[in-house]
Amino acid sequence: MTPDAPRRRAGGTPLNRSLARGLLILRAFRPGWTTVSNAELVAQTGLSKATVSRLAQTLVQEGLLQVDPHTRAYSLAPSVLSMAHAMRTGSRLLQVARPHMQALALQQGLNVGLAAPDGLDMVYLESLRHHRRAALRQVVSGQRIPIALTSLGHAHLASLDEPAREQLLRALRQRHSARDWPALRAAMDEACAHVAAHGWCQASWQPGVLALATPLVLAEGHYALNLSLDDSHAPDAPSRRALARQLLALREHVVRELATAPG
Amino acid sequence: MTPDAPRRRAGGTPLNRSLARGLLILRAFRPGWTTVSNAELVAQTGLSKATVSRLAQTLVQEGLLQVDPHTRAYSLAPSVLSMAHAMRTGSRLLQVARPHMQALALQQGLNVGLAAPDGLDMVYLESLRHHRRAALRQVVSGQRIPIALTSLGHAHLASLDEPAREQLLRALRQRHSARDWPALRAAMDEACAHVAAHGWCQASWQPGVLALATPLVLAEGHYALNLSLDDSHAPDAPSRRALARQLLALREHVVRELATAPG
DNA sequence: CTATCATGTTTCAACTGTTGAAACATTCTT
DNA sequence: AAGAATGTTTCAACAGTTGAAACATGATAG
Repeated sequence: MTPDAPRRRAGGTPLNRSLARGLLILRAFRPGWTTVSNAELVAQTGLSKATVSRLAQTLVQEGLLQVDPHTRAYSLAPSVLSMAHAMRTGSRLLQVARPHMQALALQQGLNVGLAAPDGLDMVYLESLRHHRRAALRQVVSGQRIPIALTSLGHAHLASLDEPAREQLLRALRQRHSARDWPALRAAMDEACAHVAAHGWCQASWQPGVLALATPLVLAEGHYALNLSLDDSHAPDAPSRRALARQLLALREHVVRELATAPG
Repeated sequence: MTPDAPRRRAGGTPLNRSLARGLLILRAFRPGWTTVSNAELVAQTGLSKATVSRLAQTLVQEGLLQVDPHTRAYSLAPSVLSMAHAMRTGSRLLQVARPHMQALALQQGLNVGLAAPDGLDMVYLESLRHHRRAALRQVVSGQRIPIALTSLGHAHLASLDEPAREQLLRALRQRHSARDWPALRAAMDEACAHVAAHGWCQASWQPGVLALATPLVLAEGHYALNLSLDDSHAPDAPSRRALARQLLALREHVVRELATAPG
């Protein structure tokens, strides 16, 4: 709505504009782009040419971006991997949840995932596959999937209170085509109702793959757990309910263990 | 040396102070720390209490940090995983190098790694292990290892020109204890000479593990490739030279493939 | 090979955002 | 309940940051 979006200071909360803008530039690097030029950064961020140039240079100096002196194209530097490693290593939730997820994945022969919201997407913290070989090939940690389309996203929506959910829905609305929106909205509403009633929801984003998800709300933030499998393995409602019980049990184990040893 | 370190503007290069400080805060989150308090951030960054508080709040608003409202402790948010994923996905070097590294690891039954410098450490971009099972358990991508102690670090040192190397050595010197320094310095000098003469060097950081490394210098930055194995497998000089040949061949393959399809 | 265009960097002055000290809340101790 | 410790907010002064325009630099075309 506002033509010059950058400066927003909702509720009197302090916000450092320069820092926010620098991060805006960092976030312009998305999967699919190998390198990004200054002009492309300008287009994506809406900042002025000069500002982008200076902030990007700062990011290079600080080791978060690389620049090919010949092409003058920027790319994310290895340093960001280091941060992600620190996050993974330091996350108590991951430490606690991983073994339980692992056990369920192997025991039941399905995929178990943990994700958190980031903008209009969910970001996988971890996804443990039952295929031993396929698991390691692709690292899914950090992968983004759309909130509007996935069970993880729907579960997250259901975990928000009314105003927050409305706000997120508005944002999602103008992301997706108006044509698809009614169906998407209906699916999300149904999922929220289902979570309210039973604690979990289901969706089938990728054809042939059934996914169940449940919200996991902690003090430090919102998360969601999911469980996915070839939908030929759970064709009827009763078997799906059985899977859902496993998922809810998983969540309980994680929540309980987090509570017992909070340090 | 300088008492108030934050503002440095070497060579007239523009630098955004606020952004640099925000990143300083981000970098204060290192493996081993699960959560960090405002006071700890102050201690580590040397910034004022008020500044840290404001910048950290900005980082929370932008989704890079989380804060537990009860503990008031900050932690890295899942969003950083997303950045790392984008980096891994977008890195042309990784795309090109990974299959070659993979092949060598499996064929020769050893570990093959790719790393880049970041401060006084090398950061692993990828490390492919020949143990199929062990590989997947721990994700090494993003792990930091000290430049002064490892073959990867030594190889990187050797790839720098005189002034840059001297500068890095000075920084390393005041990181490590004065007692160890002479031995470290000797090892590094020897490694640099060995790289100059033969293109590779060796070190044995972890006892019982022999590692060979070679620098890999590209337009966008410096890297190093390594190869490690139980040192009982290559006890004598000739077999080590044979391994080194494999390592140098790997580098050549990568460099060549990068050159052929630069887009 | 020069002229034109496109892209990125630097200059400059105006200005606004940012900064640290100190006062204020808030929570945990004793 | 008083005190200590930690984090947030206020405030005015300052300095860093900003966009427009001029300046490099390299690509493209003629």
